[in-house]
Amino acid sequence: MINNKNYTMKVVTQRTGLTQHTIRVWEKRYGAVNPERTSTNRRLYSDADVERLLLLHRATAQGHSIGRIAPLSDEELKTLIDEHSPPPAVTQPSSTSPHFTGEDPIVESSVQRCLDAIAAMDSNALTRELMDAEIAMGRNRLLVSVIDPIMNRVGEMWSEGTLRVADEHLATSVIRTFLGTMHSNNRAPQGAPVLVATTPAGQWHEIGALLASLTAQSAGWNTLYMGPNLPAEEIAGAAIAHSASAVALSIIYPGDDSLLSTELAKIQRALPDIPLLIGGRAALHYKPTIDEIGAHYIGQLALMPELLSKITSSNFFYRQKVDKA
Amino acid sequence: MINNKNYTMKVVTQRTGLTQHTIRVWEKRYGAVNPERTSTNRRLYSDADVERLLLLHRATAQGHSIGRIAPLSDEELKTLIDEHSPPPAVTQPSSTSPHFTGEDPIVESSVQRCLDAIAAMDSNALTRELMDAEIAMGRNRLLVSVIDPIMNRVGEMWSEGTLRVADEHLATSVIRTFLGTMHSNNRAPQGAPVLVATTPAGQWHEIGALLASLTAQSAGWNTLYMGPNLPAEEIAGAAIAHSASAVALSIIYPGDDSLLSTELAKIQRALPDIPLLIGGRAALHYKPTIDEIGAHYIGQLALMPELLSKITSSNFFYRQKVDKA
DNA sequence: AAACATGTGTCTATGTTTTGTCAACGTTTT
DNA sequence: AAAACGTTGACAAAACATAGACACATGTTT
Repeated sequence: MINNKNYTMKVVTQRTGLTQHTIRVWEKRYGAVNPERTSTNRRLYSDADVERLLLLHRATAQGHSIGRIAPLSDEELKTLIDEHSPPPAVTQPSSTSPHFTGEDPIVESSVQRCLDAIAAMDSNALTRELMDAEIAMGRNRLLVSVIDPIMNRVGEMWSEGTLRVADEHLATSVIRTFLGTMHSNNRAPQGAPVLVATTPAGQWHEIGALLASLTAQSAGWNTLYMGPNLPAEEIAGAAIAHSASAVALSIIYPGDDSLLSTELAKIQRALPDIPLLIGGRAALHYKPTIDEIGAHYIGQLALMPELLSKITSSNFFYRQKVDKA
Repeated sequence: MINNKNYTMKVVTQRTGLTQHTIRVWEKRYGAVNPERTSTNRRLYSDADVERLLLLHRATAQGHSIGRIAPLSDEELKTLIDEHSPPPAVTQPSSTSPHFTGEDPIVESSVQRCLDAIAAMDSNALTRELMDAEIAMGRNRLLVSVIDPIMNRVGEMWSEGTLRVADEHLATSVIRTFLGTMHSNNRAPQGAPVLVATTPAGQWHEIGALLASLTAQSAGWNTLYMGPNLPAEEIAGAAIAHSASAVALSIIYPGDDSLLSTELAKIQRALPDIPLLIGGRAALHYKPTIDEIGAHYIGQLALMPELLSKITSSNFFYRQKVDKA
């Protein structure tokens, strides 16, 4: 921890999710942090400063007033945050472009720490890491650049045999909970287009469908996540009952091909006018079927927002706020 | 280390479920609490204040009038709440008086509202209802008297055909998320006995295992929830790796009998010294196997704490704090 | 039955404090 | 020159406080 790197203002805003203004005013009014200065008066934040600002951000997001908690020590802040039982408040949507994936060191290290936590089977650490990441980089990037890659990596390691099955299960469970919590903060703008997200019969892995649902949510959609393993009739029924503008399905297991293909066809037949989005690790196996029934194949999560906005603009159901998000 | 934390109004409303207005009026009219004030007249609540307001909320939710109970001490409030509803029924359960646990009107109405939310496919309402119930009646009763019955009822209605499959899925998903969130606040006393909770291969329904894990947690155990559908070797491996004192399995589907029976036997063989607790709607189908391998059958969740305490007292692994909880 | 009293949660009106954001303007970095 | 950073002062929205009124359900008295 002797790493006393010095971060500039910009980096700190990215990592904490706070604005420049807020950071400065917290310093001025409450002495929240005391960054070094360069000879030309620029602020230089240490790792400890960044850590502290993150803690403060999380605590304020939980309802504590900055004036009261600013004098507390880091330790006190941590216990304060841990006591909080309701789900974490949603941070602002990340303003940065969603396509800027991969090379970001913050993302890299976050992914790595998550994988470490998984290998250590430390579910608390994994949860904490995810919460940190949410605040540090915002919801969209968390989904696209952290959780999606982690799940892929875990899948790979599982098939390589690098990871125990038990580890994979633990990780899946923790992430499932985390995504579910994010999902339940569904502040639905009424009149928004509706997406039904689920997994067809025989497919039990929920993460992909949850990711799709959350992605749609932050694109301004109103979503209905139905859990995994839903028969075709039920999917169609739910879509009709809620007058969905699209249905998203995740396929992870390349299981009994014929069965799943018929399920997909059945869904399409019951919902001839509703776009069907199909993604997930094993979706490629069914590409012929997908093309045949005229569904949309989603190769990676990052491509989904674009497709969603196409749907909303072609169908004139809804035409506001989508750009804002 | 005296806890001298100060909570602002907003935080207190979040933690107690009361509105600002109610809290103030209780203070003014009945002197329910006496918070400190800042120099600028803002209220500052201590942990004790929050605790007290929670007790008052629970008691009023049970029908007691605030004017009468406001002067009582915290201890008196606790006994008041407890006598209204003997927590986990430690006595003979179902056969004798099946209606004595069920007739609590608060519980009844809470369960009913949840079922209504499920029927309306309103996942937000369901989440809200569960959070309210947690505040109103506390964790244990929420698990035993609300969630467990709801899942049973949903199961019944599903097999009756009263409930659509989609409804059942939605409800399961929301409850899964809710339980997962409760679970992740795992403040583990180090040195506590460890329970591994999961579901054997082929069994995909998680709720039962989560309930078991949470029940063990509030009995002072340290738990490891592994997600569903775990092969016998993995269960055994995890139990050994974390030196578990017990393993809990939930069985919902009366699926392929022979397969599950061999899985159970395999687990027992790999863990000859570790008690195996088996519950869930379909566990009864496997009673012969359970008896044969010397596992413990858990007919209903309320019976689990007793069994857990037997385990901790016979194995001398651990002998503290269990009584406290 | 009607009128009254009481207990309780909620709401409105109005004033104060807290807090995030912004504009204006100068300096440093790119 | 454009972008990023700094300071200061001002502002608007949110949060909080008080006081009083109201709605609605009790139970009691006329």
